[in-house]
Amino acid sequence: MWTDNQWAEPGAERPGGARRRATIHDVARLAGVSRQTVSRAVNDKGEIDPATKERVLEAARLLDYRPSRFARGLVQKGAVTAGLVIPDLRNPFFPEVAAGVLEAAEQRGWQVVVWDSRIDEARERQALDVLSHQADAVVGYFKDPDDVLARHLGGVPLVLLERGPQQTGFAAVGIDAATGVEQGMDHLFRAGHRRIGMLDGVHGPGPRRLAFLEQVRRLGLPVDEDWVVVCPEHSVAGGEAGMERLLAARPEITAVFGFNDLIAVGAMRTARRQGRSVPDDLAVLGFDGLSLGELVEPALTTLHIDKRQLGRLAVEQVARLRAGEEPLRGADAWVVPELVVRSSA
Amino acid sequence: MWTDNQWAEPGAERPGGARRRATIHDVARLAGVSRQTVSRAVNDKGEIDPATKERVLEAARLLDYRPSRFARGLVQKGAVTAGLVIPDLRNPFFPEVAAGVLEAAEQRGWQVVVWDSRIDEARERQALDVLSHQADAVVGYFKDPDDVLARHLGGVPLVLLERGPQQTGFAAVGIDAATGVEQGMDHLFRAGHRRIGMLDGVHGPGPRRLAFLEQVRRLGLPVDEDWVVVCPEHSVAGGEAGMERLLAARPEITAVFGFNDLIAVGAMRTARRQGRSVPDDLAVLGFDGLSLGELVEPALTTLHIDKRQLGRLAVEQVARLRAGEEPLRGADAWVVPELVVRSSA
DNA sequence: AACGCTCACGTGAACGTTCACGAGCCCACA
DNA sequence: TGTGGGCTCGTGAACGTTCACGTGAGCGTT
Repeated sequence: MWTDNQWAEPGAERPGGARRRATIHDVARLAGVSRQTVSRAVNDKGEIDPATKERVLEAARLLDYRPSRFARGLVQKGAVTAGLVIPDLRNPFFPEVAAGVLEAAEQRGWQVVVWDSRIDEARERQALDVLSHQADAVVGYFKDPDDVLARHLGGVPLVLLERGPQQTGFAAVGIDAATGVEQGMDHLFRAGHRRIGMLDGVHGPGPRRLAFLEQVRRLGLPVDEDWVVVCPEHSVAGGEAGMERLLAARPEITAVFGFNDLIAVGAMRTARRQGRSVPDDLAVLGFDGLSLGELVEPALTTLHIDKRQLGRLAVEQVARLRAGEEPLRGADAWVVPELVVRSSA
Repeated sequence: MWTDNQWAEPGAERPGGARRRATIHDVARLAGVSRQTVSRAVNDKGEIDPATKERVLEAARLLDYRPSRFARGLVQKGAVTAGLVIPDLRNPFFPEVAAGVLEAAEQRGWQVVVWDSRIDEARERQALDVLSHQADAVVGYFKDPDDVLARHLGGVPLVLLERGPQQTGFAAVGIDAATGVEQGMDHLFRAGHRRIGMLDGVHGPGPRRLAFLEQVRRLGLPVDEDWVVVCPEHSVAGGEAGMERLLAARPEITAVFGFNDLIAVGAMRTARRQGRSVPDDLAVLGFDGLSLGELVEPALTTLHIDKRQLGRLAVEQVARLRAGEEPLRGADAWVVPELVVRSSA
């Protein structure tokens, strides 16, 4: 026997003005049936007379009844919620990755809680704190080292985006920067470029910078610290600023390799503003393959990444983790960039 | 007394290979304490001896214990999850709106489950079906009429994005298209344009088209059916295709108003491909204010919308609905576009 | 020695739903 | 007239946690 409603009438005003959420009991009582019958009506199951069903639904409507997703989830397992942590939704790269994650999740019947950490490590941790309580797994971009992540994770499976296996013990999916950069540098080299600069992203020397330096060495190009400039942010404005510094330090360069397409576009703008024509005076090579690269002038030559695939792979990793299988390691968890030659290089 | 574990050892392999998720009971037993003590250890509460806490945590680690978010949510209310349904994450407009939603939700301590309906009404309904079971409120873009939505909603509060009050009885936030289009058309008119075409979006005559026709009438411009062309999709490619048809039908136009920035950019590309220079032979006006408009050549003149604000407003509407207050109606729920004059018009 | 206080921990209940089972009813059929 | 079977509906239990208490040990104070 359920305890009697402490309010005079079902759905009556509380003293504070707020209502106590109606439960299945309240509906059952108002409709004069049992909980189970209410459940049947609400969930559209069989074994119920159409007339009673209508009566129950009317009662539910009257009380503004909505089933508790918690009570439901407690008894019928299977609902999976993944967390997705993205550094910056305004960078067109990440919505594409997110689209891949959402697509793959939808196919599996999972839901995805999305967090935009806005390039703030504290917010990354905060996201982890919340998601570790509310999600069954987390995938995302994180800058913290493994031990910090583990502390905020409380045992929830994690899949890291764009972290090499040597950088983390967690499951990860990433980009084969080395192969991509090699293609790009070969292209520049074959076009006759020998003095090539790089506009790097903000976090310390990552795979792209290392691959760049590796290629510079392989091709026997001049190499010095100030051929690589770190841009203040991963945006067009960041690329413009970085390019100004790079051209000031190394005016003799004939080509520049951008950390991503936004930075590369910024580089082109600065170059042209300073009177250098692209690609004749200066070739610009991007990395990402954003669709915006087709729209700028000249169209951006870039290393195209299948960003949706990256997202889908991440979900596959989550699935493996959940199944207790070994996550994909190495090449299977990498997306290989593809050189797309347009006009800028 | 809790029922005894049916498996030989806690955390032992199941016949099928899957493990039964360890519960707080299992941990309690292994650590030789009560549930409550486990709860205290796991949740970092006081009233526990550091030594026992460590022992409990070790047991939890051993069993790979993670608290059930359902059981937790059932007993401690307060966790709010909102659903966000977006038509197309690849259109840069929507990630911006989403960013606003996420930001506002984060401030309130809510989580957001995101769905990409990929411009498919069936998927919209599917999203509603799921979210009505799993979310406390839904905000998003939906094409279905009120009654269809209500059927898939099961009483969950809904906030519609970009639907005028005359189009729906649900709470909504939108864009003041009329004011925006008026600004834009005034700008074109003052620049001397008298033959102005429009590239509309795919769904039937919406506020933007109606406002365009209204302005055409107000300014006494020639008006005919084929001055408005419907683009096959809301993308650059869609704009290119639409512009081809528009120029074929009405080669005499001197300006074109695009449904959004992507379509406007497509229009520019087709115009230039056909030998018309922008803005001299043909002025192009966009709508949205995507940052990509600054990057194309010539830079796009557009009606800029504060997309984040749109998202924030939507969350505010949800909050009102949940509090039982009246949602914002009229001007307070509208975002007013602002004319940003660049080079294309 | 009696009292009170703090600390560390345990116990029953409650949260709101679904599941497995069972009961009653009505009708058809032998 | 009994029997079987489909409908329709109800009952106890279970899901895994936290909350509000309760308890007992240890210790200091009067």
